[in-house]
Amino acid sequence: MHRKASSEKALAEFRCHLRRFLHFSEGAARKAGLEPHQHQLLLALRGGPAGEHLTIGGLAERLMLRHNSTVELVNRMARRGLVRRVRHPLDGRRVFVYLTARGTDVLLRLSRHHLAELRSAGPQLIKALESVVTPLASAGRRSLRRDKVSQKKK
Amino acid sequence: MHRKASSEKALAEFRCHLRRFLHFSEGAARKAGLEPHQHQLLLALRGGPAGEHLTIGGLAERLMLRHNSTVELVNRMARRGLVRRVRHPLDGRRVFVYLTARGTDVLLRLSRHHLAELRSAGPQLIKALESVVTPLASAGRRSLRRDKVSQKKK
DNA sequence: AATAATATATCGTATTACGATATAATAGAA
DNA sequence: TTCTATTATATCGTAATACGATATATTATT
Repeated sequence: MHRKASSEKALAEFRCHLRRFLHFSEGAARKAGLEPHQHQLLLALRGGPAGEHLTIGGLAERLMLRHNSTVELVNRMARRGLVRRVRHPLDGRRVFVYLTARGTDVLLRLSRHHLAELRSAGPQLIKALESVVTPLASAGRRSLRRDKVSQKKK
Repeated sequence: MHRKASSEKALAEFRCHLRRFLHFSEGAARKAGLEPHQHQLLLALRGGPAGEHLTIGGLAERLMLRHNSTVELVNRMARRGLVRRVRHPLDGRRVFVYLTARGTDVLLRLSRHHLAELRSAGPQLIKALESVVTPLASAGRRSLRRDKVSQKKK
């Protein structure tokens, strides 16, 4: 069995913190009546530069989703009055998605919770991530890097 | 419509980076033949203190999953030879979950990719998170905090 | 011994992102 | 223009999975 490299622990720790945060975030979204991706979509809509108009495709790109998934996501959200579709006046293929007042309200409430959570849990997350990114190269510790000789030496 | 607070942008930016990383991670896991949660489980198993024995319940807690979901996850993973179940010798209710050699190998390969990715994309993520946690309190900027007077002033 | 508590397992379900495909609209070529 | 290609959005069926409710097995408590 391989021995543990310190970077493995750092990675595991980081993901553990990350899972906790994401779990919090999903729970918060659900409590607000949203599914997690809906929250992300609201955030993407409001987070961009002011006056930015986002289409379905643009949203898909930001959310790392397929176009069709985004269409369905927007369907559900429009049904709930969180966003509204507006056809592009010049290019009839495109559809802009805009926040409604209700969507904005829900998002702001969620953002407040997230800010509070991150201000409290964020520092740990940062530390954990720093440990991954900037490994304290204490000599003698095993590394995960392949190009070192350290591979398979049961 | 509410005006945008700078903290909203910071939050959105952070989540955007986060989504990118998670998307990378899920893709990497899938390429390795794992579903994302399987990857997390492997990580949890190997990331803890050496000699730590994790049960189904313990794993559920770390992964922020329900017990039954974890049971099913372990089922799938045991079927694929990534982990193995070992009944607790004293308390017959508990079941330990251990990494197999194969599980370890897959995880190590994944971890290498993740380390590389994080070393490259991590700093941005850290920066974004810092902007959320430590808002540069430039005067005049709107805040999301409730207790300020800034609420609803169309 | 009887009951409660704990830990794992099973089963049905609801949800959702995706692939494949279809429709609509614009751009480009003949 | 007219025909074709490209782009953008939408639809439909499916597979996957986490969950709730419930069951089973084992240990603790009385």
